[in-house]
Amino acid sequence: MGVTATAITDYADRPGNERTRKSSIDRDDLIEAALRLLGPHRSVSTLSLREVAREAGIAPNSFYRHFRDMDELAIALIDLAGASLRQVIREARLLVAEGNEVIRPSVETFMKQLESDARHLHILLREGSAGSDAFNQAVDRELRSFEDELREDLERLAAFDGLTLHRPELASKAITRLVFALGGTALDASAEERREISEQMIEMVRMIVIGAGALGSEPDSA
Amino acid sequence: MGVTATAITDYADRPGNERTRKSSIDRDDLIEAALRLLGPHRSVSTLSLREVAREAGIAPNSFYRHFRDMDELAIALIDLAGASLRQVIREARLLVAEGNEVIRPSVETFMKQLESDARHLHILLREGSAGSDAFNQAVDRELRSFEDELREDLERLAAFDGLTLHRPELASKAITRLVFALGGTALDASAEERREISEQMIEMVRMIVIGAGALGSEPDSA
DNA sequence: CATCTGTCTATACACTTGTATATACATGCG
DNA sequence: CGCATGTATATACAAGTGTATAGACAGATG
Repeated sequence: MGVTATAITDYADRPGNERTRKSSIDRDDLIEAALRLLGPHRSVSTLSLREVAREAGIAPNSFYRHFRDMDELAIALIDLAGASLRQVIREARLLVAEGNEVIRPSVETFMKQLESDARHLHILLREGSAGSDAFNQAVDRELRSFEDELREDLERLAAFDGLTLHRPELASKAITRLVFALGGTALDASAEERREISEQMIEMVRMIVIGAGALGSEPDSA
Repeated sequence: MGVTATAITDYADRPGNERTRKSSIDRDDLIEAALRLLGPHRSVSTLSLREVAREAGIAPNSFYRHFRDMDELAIALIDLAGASLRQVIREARLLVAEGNEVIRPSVETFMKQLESDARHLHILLREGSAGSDAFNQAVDRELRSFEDELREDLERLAAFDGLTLHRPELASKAITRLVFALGGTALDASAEERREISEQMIEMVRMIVIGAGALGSEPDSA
C-alpha cells in the first residue's frame, strides 16, 4: 500500500524534485485527458480508468502512479471546479462593485463561466448524488463554501441598504442550490434556452432576496 | 426490429389476452426487481440488464421480451415516480384544505413520501442529468407537470388572499427545483438531518412565495 | 394428433473493466 | 562503469457487460 502512494507524494511534495525524475506524463496530463473526455454530455462517474489512460496515451497501469483511484481523479476535478467557482465569485464582486445592479451581473457571470472554455464548473452540476461518498462530500464542500461567500455578500449588501434579511444562511443556500440545479439543465441547452434560463434565474433569485428581506423586517414569527 | 417489440405490445395491449399466454414473469416483476436493487444508495443508471434479470430470476435474454432497453425500464420507473408525485400533490391538497397552514403540510407530505415504503420518488432525484436523452426528458416531463400543478395552487391560494403573485410560473419552478435538489441530499441523510432539511425547505419556500407576492404588488418594473 | 407460435433458456462471442505480475528503460548515486 | 531505484509497459486474468443464435417447452390452432 505504502509503496506507490508514498512514491507519488514524495515525488510531488519535494519542491525541487519536480522534474529530476522526468516522467512522460503527470497528474495534470491525466486531468486534462479526463476533461477532454467529459464534454457537456458525459459525467465523471461514467469515466473508466482505462478510458482516461487511453486518452492520455499511457498504459492503464501507469494511472496508478498518479492516482490511486478514478475517485481520486474525480476529487481533483472537483477541486478544479471549486477554483472555477471562486473565479465566479471574484468576477461577480468586481462587476457588482462597479455597477448598481447586483443580481443580474452575478447570475450572468455564473452562466458565462459555465460555458467558458475553462469551464470546469459543469463537473459540479452533472452528477446528482451518484459517485463515491468522498466525491459527494467534495461536491458538498464546494457548495457550502459558495453558500458561505454568498451569505456574506447578501448580509453586507443588505446592511448597506439598511435591511435585515431573514435567515440569510438559508437564503444563500436556497439561491445556491437553485442556481446549481438550473445550471445543470442549462448544460445541454441551446444558446437561446440558456439565455432564457439565465433570465429565469435572475427573477427567482430576486424573489428569494425580496422574500428574505420582507420576512426580515417583520417581528420574528414563531 | 418489429418482431420482439410488436410481440410485447400485442401481448400487453389486447385486454382479454393478459394471461392466455401465461408468461412466468411480466414487466411489473422486472420493475419490482429493479426497485429491490435500487434502495437509497443505488441509482438507476448504474443498474445493468443482467443484474435486473438475475434479481428477477430470469435469463438475461428474457429481459428483451419485456423491454427493449434498460432505458425503457428506467423510463417506466420514472412513470412510477410520477404517480408517486401525483400522490404527494393529492395528499398535500387535502391537508391544506382542512388546516390553515399551506407550506408546512405540503413540504412535509413531500418529505414523507420520499421516505415512504412506496417511495418511488427518489428515482426522480438521484441522477442529475446522467442517463439517456429519453430518460432525462421523462424526468423533466414529471418536473414540469409538478410545476404546473404547483403554479395552479399558488395562484388559487394567492387569489383567495387577494394577492397577485409575480411570475407565478417562475415561483413554482423555483420551488420545484429547490425542493427536488434538497430532497436529493435528504436521501442518504439521517432522520434528524432530514427533519432539519424539511424545516429549511419550509423557510425557503416561504421566502419565494413572499418574494413573489411582494414583487406582484408593485407596479411592474422594467 | 400434429403443427405452429410465442416465450424462456443455455451457450457463446466479443468486448470492457480493474488490477496483479513481471519486465524493460532511464536516471540517480556509489 | 555497475547497481539500485523509480517509472512505464506488456501480458494476463477473472469478472462483468450487452446481445446473437439456437434449442426446449407450453399452449393455441389446424
